[in-house]
Amino acid sequence: MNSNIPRSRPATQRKRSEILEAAIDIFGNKGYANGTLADIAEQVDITHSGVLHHFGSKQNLLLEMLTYRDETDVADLDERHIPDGPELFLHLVRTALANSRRAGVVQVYTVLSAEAVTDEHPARPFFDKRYTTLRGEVSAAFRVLCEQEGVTEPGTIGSAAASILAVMDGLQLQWLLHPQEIELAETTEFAIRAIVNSVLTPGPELSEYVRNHKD
Amino acid sequence: MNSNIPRSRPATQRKRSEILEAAIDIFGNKGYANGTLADIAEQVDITHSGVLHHFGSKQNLLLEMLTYRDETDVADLDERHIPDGPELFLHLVRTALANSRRAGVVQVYTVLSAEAVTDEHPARPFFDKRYTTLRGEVSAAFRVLCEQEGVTEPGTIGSAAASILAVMDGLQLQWLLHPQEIELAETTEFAIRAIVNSVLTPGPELSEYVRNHKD
DNA sequence: ACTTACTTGCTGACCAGTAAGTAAGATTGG
DNA sequence: CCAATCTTACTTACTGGTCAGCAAGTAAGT
Repeated sequence: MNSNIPRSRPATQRKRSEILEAAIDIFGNKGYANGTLADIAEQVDITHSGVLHHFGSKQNLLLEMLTYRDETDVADLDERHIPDGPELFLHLVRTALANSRRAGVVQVYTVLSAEAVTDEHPARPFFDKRYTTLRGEVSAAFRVLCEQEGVTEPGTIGSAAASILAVMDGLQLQWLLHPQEIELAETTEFAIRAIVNSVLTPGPELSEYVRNHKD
Repeated sequence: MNSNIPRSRPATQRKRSEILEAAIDIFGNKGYANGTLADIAEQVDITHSGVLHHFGSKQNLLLEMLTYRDETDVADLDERHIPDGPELFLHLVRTALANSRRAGVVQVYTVLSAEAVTDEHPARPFFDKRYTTLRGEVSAAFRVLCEQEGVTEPGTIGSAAASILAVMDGLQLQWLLHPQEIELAETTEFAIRAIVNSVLTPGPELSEYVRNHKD
């Protein structure tokens, strides 16, 4: 998507990647609205105009950076795409573990996904699609799991899928604020396990515990 | 905390509130970095200098706005403070329901809490303290619940408390992006229920389900 | 009641700083 | 050579904040 232009010199691709990495750093540490092209340019020893030469506009740089991150993420993954079925849940826990070693990337997604809900934010379509896709994948994993465990699909699958993505995001936020108090992978595992088990075996309602209070 | 100065005219307090409400709207819709004093001033029909007259600086306006929101929130609450013990969990679900009727407030917290993790953001101490306090309160509720149910306190209470706050935040984000696809209160209830039950009755580990795959 | 003295709430002009983007030229690798 | 890369110099547009000043209100003295 990002290169129909004949990119003659090989050094150019390298420079573009450098700029994109710098953009991850800057947008992660300062946000999109507050991070500047000059900040990014400085990290790769060119001027802000040099950055504009490669990406045309700040907005376009942001968009290319987001897809770049996703692409290199998938490339890193143990060959090909995301596992489905119950292994997806373990994959998500492993992702959390990997994320706890790269605060920068976590911060970009955390900051930008929230910034994206603001008026006509350029990253909004990206996160829109991202969450829709992810919820679909997690829901599919739940359906496979339910069949495997001989459980007729409960109506809670949609909620569970959204909840799993939600805890992951929310824990990342708290972890960024208090890295020493939150153990990202461990807590993520706890939460996903709780939600998965709750789909298969709902357990008592919350109000039950309040009634018990009166015993 | 905000007024040791003799605020002589009563109209002044009203104007300050107006400005704070406008700040909620603007910072919610554009973020702190991107929202301007002029934006806020326009909503209350004064100039940006007028806003500075009342609050001194943009940063101070942000801080006063955050505490203002908390104060009026507590004031709305059915007399006095937050319930403890197992009722807290139901209170959190009711909060989610209330939030689903006021997207503006949800958006301020979502946008600003994420923006706060960036370099030396003025709202960072606020959210720092906020999460620490909330995790403490939820943990306390879990301890009460465990005693009530005759369960020896498991080591998962800390994770569970963080996870509950995390789902709530994460679901709000998804709800802001897709209001018609996410049912905020219902999904929050599902997730909290899952986590609470998991503290009392852990259930199988995630890896169990993968082993079953090979049967 | 009325002057005097002072405060409060605000405006309008302005400033220094900073942002993205543009235009035109220098440089250089292939 | 010549197109791709990048710089220099600039424009345009804002932004938060300062400042002087003013109208309206408050308080006190007389």
